[in-house]
Amino acid sequence: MVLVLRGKPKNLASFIVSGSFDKFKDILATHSPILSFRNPSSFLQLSNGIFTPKTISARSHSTASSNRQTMVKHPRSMSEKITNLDDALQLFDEMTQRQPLPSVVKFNQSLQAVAKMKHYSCSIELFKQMNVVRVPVDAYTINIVIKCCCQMHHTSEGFAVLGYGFKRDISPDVCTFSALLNGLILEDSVLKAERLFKKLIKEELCEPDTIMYTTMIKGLCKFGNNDTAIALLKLMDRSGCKRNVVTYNTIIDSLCKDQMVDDAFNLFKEMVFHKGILPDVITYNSLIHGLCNLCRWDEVSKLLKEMEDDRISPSVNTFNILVDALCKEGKVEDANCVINIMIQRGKDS
DNA sequence: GTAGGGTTAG
Repeated sequence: MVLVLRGKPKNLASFIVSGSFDKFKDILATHSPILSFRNPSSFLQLSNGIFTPKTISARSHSTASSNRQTMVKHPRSMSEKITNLDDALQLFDEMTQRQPLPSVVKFNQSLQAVAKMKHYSCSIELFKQMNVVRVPVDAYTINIVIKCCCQMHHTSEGFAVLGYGFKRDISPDVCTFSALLNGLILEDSVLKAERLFKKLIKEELCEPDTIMYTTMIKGLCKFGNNDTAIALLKLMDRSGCKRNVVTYNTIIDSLCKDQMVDDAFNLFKEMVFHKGILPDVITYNSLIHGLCNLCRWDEVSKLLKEMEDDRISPSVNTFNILVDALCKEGKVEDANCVINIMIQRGKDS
């Protein structure tokens, strides 16, 4: 991977104003084929069309909420968690009817609450409703909606939302691009993700951070490209970007799956002894799984002991890995012992 | 006063 080290990030809004918006055109043209940049006005019309809301209101999403007689108690602050979809929708409906309208932050929190419940299409509907009542959306809104599109494997629509943002002078940032990269990876378009990532760095369109690097590493590992993933890990260092346990776990797991357990252990040691990053149960599970696949039982026992010393409790995944591996080896009695330990631990906790 | 990644088992 040929990558240019990061430089001073530029203000993306200034690109648009100064005509450097051209730089983004090909990003959109590549990833959002429904838009045409030969005719900018067609782009604007299309982006309007895409985000024209359906006639349904937030309230009509749920008969349960419309039948409800009692009003939802208003959270005094949005920090009070909304964990129920009906409540979230009803609150949103009520917000749209207030005069003056609540701040965009309140609306964003509403969208986010719905997205967190994984009701992505519903969250997108609320965004359309925000447009109807003319809430001035911001970068947070855009990023939530892009994430929703991407999680639904509709990444090209995510890019269309990016275009919608440009139209309103809302600049994309590292969160926007991370969500889009993740969308491409979810759809197995890792090459597209790689191209976009390189472009972002080369043209200094945003400064990658831990999340963005980890996302790219995940994509590379997904397609067995461990070498490039490790190269990216090194680039993180050179760029002054901190790695975390998730970054390491992603590569360690990939190496273990490819039976490169010794390489995985080298990374493990680097993580713990050079970077001072503590492993977690996921790190151990990946390593144990890798060792089990190679029937390196002594080392499995050693790792389990190490976990105990580190006060990291085995998870149900740990037990599943062990039971599965022992059964495959015909060690049914041992598997039974492991199950009994698991049951006993369940009783103790 | 909000947003992006979240890795592991069967």
